[in-house]
This record gives sequence, structure tokens and C-alpha cells, in this order.
Amino acid sequence: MPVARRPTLSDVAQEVGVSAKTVSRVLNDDGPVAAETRERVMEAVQRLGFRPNLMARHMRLGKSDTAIGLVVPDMSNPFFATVVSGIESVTHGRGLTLLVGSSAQDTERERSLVGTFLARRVSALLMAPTPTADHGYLKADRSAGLPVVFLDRPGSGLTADSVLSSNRRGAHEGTTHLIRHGHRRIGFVGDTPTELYTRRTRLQGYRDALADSGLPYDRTLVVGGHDQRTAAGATERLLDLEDPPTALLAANNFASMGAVVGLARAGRRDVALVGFDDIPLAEVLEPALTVVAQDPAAMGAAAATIALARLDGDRSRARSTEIPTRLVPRGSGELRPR
Amino acid sequence: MPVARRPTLSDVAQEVGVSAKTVSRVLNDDGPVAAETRERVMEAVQRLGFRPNLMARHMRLGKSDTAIGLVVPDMSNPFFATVVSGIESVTHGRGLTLLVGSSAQDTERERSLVGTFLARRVSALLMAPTPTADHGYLKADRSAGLPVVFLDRPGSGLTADSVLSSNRRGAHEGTTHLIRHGHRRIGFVGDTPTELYTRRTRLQGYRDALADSGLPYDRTLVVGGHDQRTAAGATERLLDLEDPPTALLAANNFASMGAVVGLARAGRRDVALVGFDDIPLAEVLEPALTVVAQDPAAMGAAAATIALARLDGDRSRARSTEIPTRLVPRGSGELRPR
DNA sequence: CTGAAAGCGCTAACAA
DNA sequence: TTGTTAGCGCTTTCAG
Repeated sequence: MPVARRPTLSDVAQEVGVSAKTVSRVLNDDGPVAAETRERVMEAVQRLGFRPNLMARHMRLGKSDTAIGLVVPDMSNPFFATVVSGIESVTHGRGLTLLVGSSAQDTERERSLVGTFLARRVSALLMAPTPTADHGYLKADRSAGLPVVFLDRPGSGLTADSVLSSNRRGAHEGTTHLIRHGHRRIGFVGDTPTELYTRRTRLQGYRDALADSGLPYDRTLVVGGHDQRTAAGATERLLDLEDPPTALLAANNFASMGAVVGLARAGRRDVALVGFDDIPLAEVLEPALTVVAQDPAAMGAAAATIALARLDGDRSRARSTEIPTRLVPRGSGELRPR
Repeated sequence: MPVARRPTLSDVAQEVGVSAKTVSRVLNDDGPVAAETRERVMEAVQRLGFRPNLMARHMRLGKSDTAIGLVVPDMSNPFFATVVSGIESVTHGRGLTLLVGSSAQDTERERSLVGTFLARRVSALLMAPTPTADHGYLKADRSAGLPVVFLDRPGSGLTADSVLSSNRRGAHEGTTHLIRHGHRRIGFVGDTPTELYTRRTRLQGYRDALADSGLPYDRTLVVGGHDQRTAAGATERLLDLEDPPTALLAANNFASMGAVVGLARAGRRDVALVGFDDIPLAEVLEPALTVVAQDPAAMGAAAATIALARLDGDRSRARSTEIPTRLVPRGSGELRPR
């Protein structure tokens, strides 16, 4: 099979019998071109199936690539998947292409992805950073004008914008909701590793709420898992304690689902539960799941909007944007201790 | 703030007092370089924070960009989100970057995304095509060697590889499961638009199963919705029919969730249900949801693997790969008609 | 209104 | 072991 070379600007020019610059003028509506010339050029473009090479264009213009890079821990996590679509809803209108990569919570891998994005000269960098990463290595690029926005978790070692959920307030609200319904022993099912920003902040909100109500903080009630299965196991172990909790706060979507499964397996419909981050079908579970809902699409959109503003020349101080969470009572949090 | 220009190869060369080519040699381990020169170059690279410009590299090499383009209808759909992570698990090891875009099921938007990807000279194109698109416009690029793989749905007007679920067999199996448990009136809750390949094929499997058991096909039992809410409404309307179904086959994840919600709202725990595509917490629903599980990660991985094989020179005929579905009985499909 | 030359940052081919 | 020249495809600059 003959592998045809892709036509270039000069191919089109030659075909029409004009110079490359003229074709360029037609394609970019740049400078005056005779109507007839324009038509002949367009015709040749059609006929040859010419598509301007964006790499060459970007290079010649000496600007960044019209792409933005995004690093998330895991694309298949519905939370981040929704964040991505929030980002895309904003970037699409601006003609920006989205480069994505999963860090799998691995600092080395995150760095390698970021390195690739930088080598591609992306216009901006959005990321949900891994817990142990130090982003000092981005300082030069930042001060060279590269917008960097941290998502879901703040970065470390670098002054940059960030977009976070109201984690502490949300966890406080969820815990208080349980306390108000009479619970005195409330378990915390978090994610791992424990250094994870969202885990730490939500744990803090939980502790604040306990303290505000004069309840003791009991470390044995704090467990964690890094996925649904391990969270379910951790939940079951909590229930097996000598003095078990009568209510649970689950600190993210996987922990929530794990807690639901753990409670179901133990046949415990009497244990109250509030989940952080909404999950599908929460309303048809029995009991229906009360959650502290995040707004991942809004988080993504906000991060993208900030990046675009920076690209448009916004040189104001780096700021942290908090996207509010919202308590959605559905039943599971309203159970009363026996 | 001084916006420092990013250092180039020549900057490094000048710094060290060698030619650009020497720096290039060091960075690409290409040709002999004196140990001492190498060291001095590396040192300068570090000090200046030099990162080779990938755009320039790709251009000079005259090859495609080391990126692959992916178009899906909706990133936030967990099915596609998981497909994406399947793709990424394969591409990451090969140093390929992933460009993504959502078509929102809009043919124009799909085309615009594909156009952008082509202008970027991506190495390969993966997409879940919109129902009404004609991909004939990709012929030239295909015969110029661009690997194109259709995902979840076959493309139209173009000979290219595709990766599909065993839709017809899966729907047949799910329906047969219901028939075996004594159901004679089985509703079909599909997605919309009705031209959608997955809807059509799964409907066909459903009809085949009915026919195989000598059951009549009743169009009034076939409804649809394009999201969970509308699917729930459609389910409720089915239940309100004069001669309502005693069992349902839901044709995708949103339809399943909608059916679950519709049944729950109607308080009908006696209606059997089999969903196509697994959903989270299916096992803790009451009754637990029986599904025809797809393997979206495997689909993504297969599509990426095929694209890579094509890049590696595989010139064999375009083929369609079927990723098997699997019936997972959990209870909701095992209910018997009253 | 149109074209010629130069150059973005990099590397292949050749020369020294 | 190193350097020089040329050119990937495009657009800017400056001349016609």
C-alpha cells in the first residue's frame, strides 16, 4: 500500500501556483488576498485534504502549545472523571486540547507526566498532586508564566492557585449531623495513606465537631482503606470492637461504598452513616445514604477558569478557591442510636 | 515580573562552549561523546533547567506526535472513564501521551475534535463514534497509515478496527436468564437515541432471546431514556401499563440505575431486573442487581493494544474484537413472576 | 495584492 | 570525538 505523505502548505501552494505565504494568508485570514486566489487556494486545500500542521505553527509562533496538561490519581474514579468533564466544558470553547495522565498516586510517575507535559510546552498545568510530592521543581516554569492549578489537594513547595472542596467544614457538618441525632461514638472511615490531604482535613473537621460537642476523640474509631474492599473490611472491624461506634463518617466515595457494603454484610441497618462525596443510587440504598456532596464538575470548571484567567494575563496573587460542599440528608444519617 | 525565556538547546551549547549537536548527542545517547563533555553538558542542563522541546523534536523527525487522540461521548460516564484508564495503562509504558475530548454525542463536535487531533499529527485515533457520523473523511489519513480504532460502537463509512462488547450475546443471555425464571412479559429499558449501536444490538439480543423461547415481541414494552432520570420515568410508565411486564432488561448503566430508581419509587420489589453493564454497589441493592457485566478496562486496553500493533507495522486486515460480557447473578434477575 | 528569505528548536547527514 | 549545514512546516518581515 502506498503510504502517501501528508500534504503541506507548500504542496498546496505549488498546486495552485502561488507562494506558501499566500496560502497561509488565506488560511489565517491574514492580510489581503484576491478573491479569486482565495477561492483557488480553498479548492486545492479541499482537494488535497490539507490540514495545517499545528506543531509547526506553534513552533513558528514561539508560543506555548494550545493544550493544557492534567494529572489525576486515577481516571476511573468517578470523582476525577467528573472533574475532567468540568475542565473540558471550560477549555473546549477556548480551543484548548486536554492532555491527561494518571499518576496512580505515585510521585515518580506524576513527575514524569509533568515532565512530558512541560516538554510539550503546554499552556497550563492542572493537577491533583500526590501526597509526598514536592513541586519546587516547577518554580522556574511558574515564574516564566506557566499557570499551575492544584486540584482537590494543595501542592507543596510551590506557590500556585488551588481549588479545594470545603473539606473541613463539610466533615464538621456531617459529623455534627450525626451528633445531633444522638450519636456519641462515631467512627471515621478514611482513605489511605493517612498523609493524604483530604483525609487529614476531613479528619480534622470530624475532630473539631467532636470537640465542639464535648465528645472525646478515640483513635481506635479511626480506620481506613484505599479502596472499597479494604474500607468494607475496616468497617466490619469497627463493628466488632468491644465498644463499637453507633455511627460512621466515611471520608470519600470509596470509603462510603465500602462502609455501605460493610454494614450490609454485617446486617447492621441500625448504624448511622454519612458519606463524604455523593455516589450513584445513594437514594435507593436502604437506608438511603446521607452524604456531604462535593461538586467535582464545579471544581474542574473553576480550576480551568483560573488557568485561563492566568493565561489572559491575570497576575494577581495565587489564591485558594473553596468549592462548597452540601449536606444531603437522605436517611442513613438520621438513624438514632439504640 | 521578568518572564524568562525558556532555555533552548543552543543556550545549553553556548553555556558549555560546544555545538548544539553535541548537546543533542548527550541528551539522546546518540553517537560518541567524551565523558567529560557529557558531564559538563548534563551539569548545564540541570543548572539552566533545560527541557528539550518535543514539538521541535517531532517536527524535525518528520514523524507523528507521540500522542494518541481519544474521543468519547462523555468523560464523566463511569463506563468511558474506565475505558480511558484501560487505554492509559497500555499507552503509558510506551511513552505515549493521551489527548482526550468529549463529543457530547454531537457529530459536529466529534469532527472538530478529530480535526484538531489530526492537525496535531497524533499517532493514532481512538473513538466511540457518535451514531450519525460518517467517517469517510478519514479515509486519506487511514491509508496514509493512521491507525483508527472504534470503541464501543463501530464507525461508519470507514474500514477500521473496532473493539466492542458482546452486546447481542450479552443481552440474549440476560433476557434468557429472566425467561428461565418464568417471565413471559419482559420490558426493555434502552438508551436514546434509538439509532445508537449499543441500543440496537442489545435490543436485537433481547428479541432473539424472546424468539428463541417462542415469546412474542411487544413494542409497547420497549422504552428508553438518555439518562438516569428519564430511564426512571420510562420504567414507571412501563409498570403502569394495563398488562405490565414482570421483568426488565436495562440496556446500559444509566438505564439500570434508572430502572432501579423507578422500581424503588414504585415500591416494586417483585419485578425482576437485569442490567447491562455493572454498576457500583450492585450487590448491596435490595434486591441485589443481577447484571451483564462489561469489561470497560479490557476494552480500552484492547483498543490501545491494537493501535500500537498498527503503529508497529501490523498491516493485516481491519478486524473487530469482541470483549466478552459476563452474566453476574445477584438476585434481582432471579425473582419469579407472581 | 503577492513573494522571497529567514528562522522557531531540533536532529540527520556529512565533514573534519 | 566534535562541528557545520540543511531543513522539518509554518509564519514574520520586508520587498516587490
